[in-house]
Amino acid sequence: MFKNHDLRLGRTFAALADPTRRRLVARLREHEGLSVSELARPFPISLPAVMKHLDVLSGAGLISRSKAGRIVSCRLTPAPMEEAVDWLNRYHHFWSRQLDRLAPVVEEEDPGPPPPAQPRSSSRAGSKHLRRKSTRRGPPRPS
Amino acid sequence: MFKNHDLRLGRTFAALADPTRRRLVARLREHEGLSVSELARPFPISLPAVMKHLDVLSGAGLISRSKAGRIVSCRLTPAPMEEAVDWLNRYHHFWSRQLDRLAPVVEEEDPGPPPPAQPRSSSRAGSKHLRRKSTRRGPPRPS
DNA sequence: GTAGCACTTGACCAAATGTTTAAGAATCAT
DNA sequence: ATGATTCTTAAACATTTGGTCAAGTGCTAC
Repeated sequence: MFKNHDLRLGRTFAALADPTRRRLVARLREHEGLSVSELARPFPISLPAVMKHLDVLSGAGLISRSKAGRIVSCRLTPAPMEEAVDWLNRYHHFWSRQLDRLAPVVEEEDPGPPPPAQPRSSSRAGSKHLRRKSTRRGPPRPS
Repeated sequence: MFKNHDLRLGRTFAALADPTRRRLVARLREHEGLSVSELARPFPISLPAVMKHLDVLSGAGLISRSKAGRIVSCRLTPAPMEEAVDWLNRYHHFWSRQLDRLAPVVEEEDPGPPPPAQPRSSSRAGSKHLRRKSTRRGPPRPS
């Protein structure tokens, strides 16, 4: 039953699709075991809103909550992220190849509607073959 | 302006949150340059529905469409996935460590305020999860 | 030109999402 | 007990999302 896996994957991506939730996760990475209200403090939204985000995150298996007295501490359970990375890595060879294709030639194009500015952003420092495993440069910025 | 990066990241995760869209991407991996209707054929939904999914995917920069005559071929542009993997890999050391913590001992039921947890211990490389990009450069204390 | 094929757009709809406010537990301190 | 603190639940609401059907736009072929 790999349908189940697909469901989990969907919930993981959906959970990480929201910026607030990503910031919650990032915050939880730096301060393990933070309580709900401490977690919520930097955010400009109400506590119930944060609560729902936490529900989504724990629904996706990305965090676990444990109650001690009246405070509830949260911690990361990043196993689902690993599955997400596994899924994404099936395309790894694909983006390597694409970079290969684009790198050597600056590509002058034919007359036609120029495709509107593909953001073509990060990561193409290298030229030919990908030194995949080294260095994402720049300080990791928890988004 | 890392706000922009965050936006792209959100769109990428959101795009991949839907099972139909994931299947579209997977299909596009195996058959590069498939036309819209060929892409849509295996799906039980209408063509306009598939169209909207393709809009979301290209809005996230995950595919590009190029029209030739009346048929439109799609191909992957998986660069955004790379950024997603980069984001997720910030948690990589985290899930390794979690395995470390769970392996030797079951949890404790300590009813006090758990001290801010400085264990920062061994990262056992026996874990199968170190597949790539094992270079975690120094302890990132970003912002 | 006329007909058909490939794709797109538009109007609409139901369900899910992200938020709020207000009110309800539980638990700790006095 | 009283009351504050911490978290949760409930109801309501606006927006977005995933889908439909119907009609429109271009290209290809006869």
